Amino acid sequence: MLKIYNTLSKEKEVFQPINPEKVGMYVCGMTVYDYCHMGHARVLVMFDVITRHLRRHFPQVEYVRNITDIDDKIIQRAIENKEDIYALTNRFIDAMHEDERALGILPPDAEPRATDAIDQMFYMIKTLIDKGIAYQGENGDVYYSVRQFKNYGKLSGKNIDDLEAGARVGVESNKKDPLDFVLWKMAKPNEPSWESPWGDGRPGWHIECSAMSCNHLGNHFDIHGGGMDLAFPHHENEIAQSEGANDCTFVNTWMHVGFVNINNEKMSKSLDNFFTIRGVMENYDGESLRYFIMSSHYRSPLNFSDENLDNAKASLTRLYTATRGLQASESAMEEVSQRFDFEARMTAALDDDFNTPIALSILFELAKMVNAEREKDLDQANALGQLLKNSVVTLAFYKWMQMNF
RNA sequence: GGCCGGAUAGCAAAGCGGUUAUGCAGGGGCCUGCAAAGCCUUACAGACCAGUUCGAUUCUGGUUCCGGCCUCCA
Repeated sequence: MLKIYNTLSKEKEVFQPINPEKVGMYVCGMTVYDYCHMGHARVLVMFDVITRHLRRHFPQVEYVRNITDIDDKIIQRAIENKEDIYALTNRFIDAMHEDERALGILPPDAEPRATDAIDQMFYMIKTLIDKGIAYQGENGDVYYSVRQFKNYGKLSGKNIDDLEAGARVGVESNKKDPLDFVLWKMAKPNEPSWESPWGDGRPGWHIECSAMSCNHLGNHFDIHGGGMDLAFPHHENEIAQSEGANDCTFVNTWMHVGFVNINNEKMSKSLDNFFTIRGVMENYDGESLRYFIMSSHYRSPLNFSDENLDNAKASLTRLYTATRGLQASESAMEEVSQRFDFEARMTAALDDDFNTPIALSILFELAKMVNAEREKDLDQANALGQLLKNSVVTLAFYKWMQMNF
């Protein structure tokens, strides 16, 4: 029985898909103006683990992860680089795919780009305006009227009045309310823009995810995920947009991955304390990074340090060493698997809100057993060793898959 | 200021109202010609103060400290 912690209820819940034949999951992906850092790596790896595990339970899982390829930072970076905006975004999309492969991550089933979804955004914005939930300011920008959505704040546990009290004095005098957020932004000269019913411009950040997720997975789907920092305001705003436009529940289960920290501080671009995946991979292999990420529970903070990466590498080496030179038939492996309950325990660990540290600890128990049996009963050692190889593949330590033992 | 999290042994990291987590590092022993790998064994925990309980690291309340969100961020 798979249980998932839902940010919406703040509880672990038994996961029951809307359609048991097909699970829909949307994860907020990258804004592509720079290389991915370790924080991105954590989200990528964890949702890879999650997708693989969901596929063990359900016949079909549709995993959609978007790419934000138009926004202020992208435009700014393109100007700085004197680079065409599409050349810039394509370059970093390629780099992202390279990083993913290095971490053993399966590509999502769909990877929609914001710039390909403008029509769907128009449709949603128009619906919101028609319903009186969105309005056009005097500067031409279209805003979402937060006060029109009664459940605003339900995901992040905030309420509008508290937010209002702490809000900084609005620079945006075109908004009716400081908390209103932009759906469509008028283009400045020389900026990339699309013709729209409200004037030439480009989409706000939040609307793209509402449009793309509903477009691929329907108005109501199972799982929506991303980094913890997206819960507010991004996901809160997505809920407001989607539920405001579609008059139905948007997402059942919200999942948020914790931060990667450095010296107990969030890794982020603004603090300039980030390490890119490819930078770290100059000194460590992708599989060790994957292990490092799985060594803590996905909702806990993960502290990035050389010591911890060395630790991950050493741990992984122990698992590799244990399987060295061992192999057995499928049936022999099945026999020990059932006798020692290993697969069931692995499944149970992952079923408990994707508890990868427990899953890993089970692999070490198995490794210990394998090592002990090498001296006593070689047949048993071979069977257990084969089981360890198979179990390890469950967590997608991919070298095992490529190795010929 | 408002709203959330967290505090576990030398380091990292989980579950659990009573019984070995796990990995790395440390002590002792074994194996090997030496080493590596491995096996056995051992020490080292639960921020602080109360409360509930026969019994709390695990539940409740308070204190201290740390982090996150409230602005772009995975």
